Amino acid sequence: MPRYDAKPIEARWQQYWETHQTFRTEGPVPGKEKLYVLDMFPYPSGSGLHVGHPEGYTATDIVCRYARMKGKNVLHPMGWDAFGLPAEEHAVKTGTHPRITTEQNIDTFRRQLKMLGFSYDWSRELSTTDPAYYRWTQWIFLQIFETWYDATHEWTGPDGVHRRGKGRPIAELPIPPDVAAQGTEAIRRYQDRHRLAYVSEAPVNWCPALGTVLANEEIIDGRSERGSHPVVRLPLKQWMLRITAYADRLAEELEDLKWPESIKYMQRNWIGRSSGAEVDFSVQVDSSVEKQLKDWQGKRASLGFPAEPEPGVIRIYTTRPDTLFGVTYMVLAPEHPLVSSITTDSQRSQVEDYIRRSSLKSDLDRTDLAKEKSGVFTGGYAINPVNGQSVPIWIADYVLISYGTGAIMAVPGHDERDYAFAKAFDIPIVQVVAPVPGDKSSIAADLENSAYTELGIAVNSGAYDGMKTDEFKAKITRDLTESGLGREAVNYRLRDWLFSRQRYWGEPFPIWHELDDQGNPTGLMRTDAIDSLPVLHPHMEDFKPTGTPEPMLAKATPEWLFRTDSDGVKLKRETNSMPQWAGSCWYYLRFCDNLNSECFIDPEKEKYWLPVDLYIGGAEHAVLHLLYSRFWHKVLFDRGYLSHSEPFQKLVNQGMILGENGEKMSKSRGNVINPDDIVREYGADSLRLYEMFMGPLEQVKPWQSTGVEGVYRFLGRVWRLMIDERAETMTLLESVVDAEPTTEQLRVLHKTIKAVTDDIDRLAFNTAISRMMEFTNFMSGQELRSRSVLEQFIRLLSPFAPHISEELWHVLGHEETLAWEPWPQYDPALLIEDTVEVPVQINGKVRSRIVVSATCDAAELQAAAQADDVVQKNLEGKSIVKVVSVPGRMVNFVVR
RNA sequence: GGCCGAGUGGCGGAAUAGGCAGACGCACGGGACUUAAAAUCCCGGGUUCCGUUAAGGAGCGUACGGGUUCAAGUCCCGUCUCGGCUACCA
Repeated sequence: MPRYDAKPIEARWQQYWETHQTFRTEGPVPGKEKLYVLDMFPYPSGSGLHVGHPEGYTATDIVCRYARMKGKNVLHPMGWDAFGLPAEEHAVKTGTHPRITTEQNIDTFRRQLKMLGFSYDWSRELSTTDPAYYRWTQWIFLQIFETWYDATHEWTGPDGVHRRGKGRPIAELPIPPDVAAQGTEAIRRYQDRHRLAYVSEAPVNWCPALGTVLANEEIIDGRSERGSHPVVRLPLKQWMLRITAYADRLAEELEDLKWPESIKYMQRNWIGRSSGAEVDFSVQVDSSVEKQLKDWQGKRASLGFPAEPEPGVIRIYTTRPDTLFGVTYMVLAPEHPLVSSITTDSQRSQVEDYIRRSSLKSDLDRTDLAKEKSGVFTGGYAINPVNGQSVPIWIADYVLISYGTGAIMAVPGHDERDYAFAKAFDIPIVQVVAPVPGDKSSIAADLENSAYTELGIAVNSGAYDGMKTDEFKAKITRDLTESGLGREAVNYRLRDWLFSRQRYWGEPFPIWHELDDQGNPTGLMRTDAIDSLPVLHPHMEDFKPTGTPEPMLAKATPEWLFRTDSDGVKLKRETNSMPQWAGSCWYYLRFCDNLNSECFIDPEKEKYWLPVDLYIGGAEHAVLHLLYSRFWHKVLFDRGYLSHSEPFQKLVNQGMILGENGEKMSKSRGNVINPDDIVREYGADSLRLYEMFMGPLEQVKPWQSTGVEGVYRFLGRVWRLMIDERAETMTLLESVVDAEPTTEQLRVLHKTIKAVTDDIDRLAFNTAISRMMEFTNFMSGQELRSRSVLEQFIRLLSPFAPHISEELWHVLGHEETLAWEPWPQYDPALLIEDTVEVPVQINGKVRSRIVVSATCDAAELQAAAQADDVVQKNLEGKSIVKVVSVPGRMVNFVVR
């Protein structure tokens, strides 16, 4: 078989790696530098691998094989993110248990990945659906449950960084005396309100088609991210994780990570920190506005700003307290608790009607109405605390109950949304900010046509007139704080993470609810004992959704659902399950120590392997997986289980591979490329090489079938560089000799070593392959090929095309794998050429080229250029104004 | 609407520090080998014009219009197009 035939070669070497355990990684090796390179592990879908998977996987595999040859201790694992809806939907259709489907799919994925020759340490393989794995997912949940966030705690972590704010054990939560006085039950409820995992009853996104509630992050344009089904809002008791407690740290600690700026930017936006002030407005009770305001102000001056506003007071949040004098109305979210008490009898029916309509609206409807503002006047008025003006109170669904305080002061002169609303309902517009006089860059205020949202100086603002926006903000915030009417405040766009789902195929919660004598939940909870984990799924035959927000697990047998604790208290199991994100939040930790049954990760292994040095995956996980993981990581860090505060040092997003027609690959477009077909026809090495040769890793690029043939031909040329195709058996060509290489051969080799090494370091695999093609083209033209030169080249090729490289290495006379051979070093002295060709320009245009010694200086170069015939002809009759001579680069004569 | 990224031959792309634009590959054309084909090997190529169809030469070329510079795909200003993200967060 002397012709290059990928199939038997690839099968043979995959077998060799497996039987020799070539890529098995040993734990911490003191003194040996580690490299942890991670792929975003796949969801093993029924349709198998698509060509997008091997893109990132090949890139990491090249980095790993290269790093091993450079002597690093490399951790390169693979596993399965295998909980999730498709397996359960399949169970609904066919009755097959999701575990069976999942295992079949994993087998397919594993077979396909092994077929591509990736150097994973398969002994570290894990699946999120394995009870030995999700035992620890449940354990981590309990750690989060047993943690509260102390925002004022100052401390220095094991990383030596001083921080303010820490997740601490719930037992350390200070209990206020009045709560303590009410006894243990009150204390337990108080603690429950402060845990990082808590139950809340709030409007949530219920997706009837998927039979589950969804997190905000899983909703796009009012529809489910998966399947694009409609979503409605329902008030339901749900588990929430207090990610907002970590909002500041999640935003700030992005800074030093080597991530794409766009991803950092998206995370910061998602967190959406804004700072401003909370201000209280008293609702007007009768016509004696002045007296009411004075009394209330007097009370506030002595008592200060209360934690919760007293009845009849509306608390608002604003980023522009400097526009307080421009308030002409206020808006409450339709769900705001004060709405019904403020509404006058004459407005009540209209208000109630509006509330009903907006509660039925899905988020999609609300978005559609973005262009046209809707709202209803409540009939009530509030008193502006800074100028005593009476302002009407409206309700409108452009104010969200879930952000800030659910109420705003409306300043139509200086806020676009308020402006649109005021125009629609004929509400007065007052200007309180003017452009800075004499500042040419500032835009003129034109309140006839639009709101003026720029910064400027204050007008119509009483004693504050003439102040710059920034000073004004600081000053009035101070003044409001002193008079007990307001305070500085920070808000986040980020909401707490809705953590429960109603599906079967997810991790059960290790939580029990206490029941009273009638069998009703008391609201108090107990946890499963750590040593009793994991909580396994109940056996079920019927996977049809309940059709209601009642979770699937509620259909389990009573044996699973109920028990009586040792103190006689009856308990019912939590029947929600965890979202798919749970398992993927910490899998990178488990890879370091996947068989440990004592703890989720051995601290020594964590210290050695973490953080992940290189993490490659799709950009679609910019704000979901990557934010959730960082959050869990920080909680575990605060609780002392981890020694690094960030999980992923360097992140790279591979670009999507499009179909041959330049469109996104999809079954419906009929442009899907199946990796199995490519491997069958050309082999895994060609697929790997082509995916890397297509273009820069991070770029979106279309598939070209003929391109695969191109790299396949290249491998054929490499093969023929040393193998005699006409021989019956594997025989080296006679031109492969043990002789000394020529200086030119040496120079080309060492240039190639340098280029390929540098290119791998910056993940520029496409140009690395180009350089190896150039080497091959050159060597093909050489009659005698030095064995040592070829051997060094094969090492360069091996991370990209490992199978053919092993085979050629073997034919060159080596018994062992080349996976551990040292990476070639280049000799800078050999890179230097004796002569160089240098272009000569006249007035910036290339007129000639001269060949000079590589070491000649600027003056010698100029002299050589001037001696050139063509140059002389061009210089004839002209006067030289200037000469630019850059040694080794070019000469330019500026003439007139 | 806002923010980010990108526009280079017929196609994918290269040019790391402002210094020969188009490396490498695909597709295409020509040739060699062959009875023939496949495979392989060699050669060619941005574009317009001048030159007898040749050798050779001149001009124009990195989305478009300006600018800086001896020199711009690369830096600056403006415009257009495409892609991604985001969209009532007060």
